[in-house]
Amino acid sequence: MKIKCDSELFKINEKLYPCSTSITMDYIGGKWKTVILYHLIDGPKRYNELKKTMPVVTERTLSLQLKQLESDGIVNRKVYTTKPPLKVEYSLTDFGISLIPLLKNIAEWGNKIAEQKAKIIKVEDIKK
Amino acid sequence: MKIKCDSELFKINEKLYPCSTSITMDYIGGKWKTVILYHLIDGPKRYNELKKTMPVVTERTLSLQLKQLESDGIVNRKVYTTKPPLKVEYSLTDFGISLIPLLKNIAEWGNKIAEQKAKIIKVEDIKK
DNA sequence: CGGGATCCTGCATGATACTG
DNA sequence: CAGTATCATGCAGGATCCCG
Repeated sequence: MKIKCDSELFKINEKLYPCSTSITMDYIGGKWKTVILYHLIDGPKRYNELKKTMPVVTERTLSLQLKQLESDGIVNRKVYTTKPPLKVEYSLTDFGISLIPLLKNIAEWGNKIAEQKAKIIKVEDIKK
Repeated sequence: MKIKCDSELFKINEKLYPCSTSITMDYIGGKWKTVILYHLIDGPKRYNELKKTMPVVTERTLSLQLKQLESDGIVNRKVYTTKPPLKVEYSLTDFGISLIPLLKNIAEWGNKIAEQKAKIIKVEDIKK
């Protein structure tokens, strides 16, 4: 496969990308998207399940990122109830599934760093 | 390999990461780092070579990103002259080289999107 | 339960000019 | 040539409160 990054730019929906890597980063970049997606690899998760496994993110941000992932066609949002308490499940679309090898790659590289340099912190120790 | 992302956090240099994916994203995230690194896969490049192949980035930003990549141990900066005109070459360190498979992965996924949806724009058409 | 509304802050990035 | 200095800005993300 030939991937060009010189003297040509990509244009998708009026946005310019200087390199195909920046297209990918636009889809999964940011502080939380890869984390969310990584958690969805195992299967569908409810909003609250995601929140619990990601104790640091705020509800607003989690909600916003999920919306973006949904509008990018990467995750699916399915509502199971019409009246409160609501049940909403998020899952990967086929398009999102195509990201799994990449997500695992990203996690593995980060994990190598973690093994060398990171200290493990328990969630309970941060809760204020 | 087992990669944990629940109920534990990683701490590296006083920074907290909720998942190993976010460690990776901290190293190569942002708008330009993957683009720079992707261009360095072929071998060392001078500052101006990088600038020419990335016509949209400003000098300031390119410079800042290179500094960060350097301080993260991902790229190497080598100065060849003491007096102007300067010659400075950037290259991947061994640590940076360990990113190459991941970078190619990222580029390939983005390239699939590009093939389906992107219009190709010539650099000349943007220059003001 | 699963968010939305509002307000706010910091940081990533840009524009422009200048320099060893 | 390879940057730095200065100033400006937009937007990602946080804090808090509210709602069907």
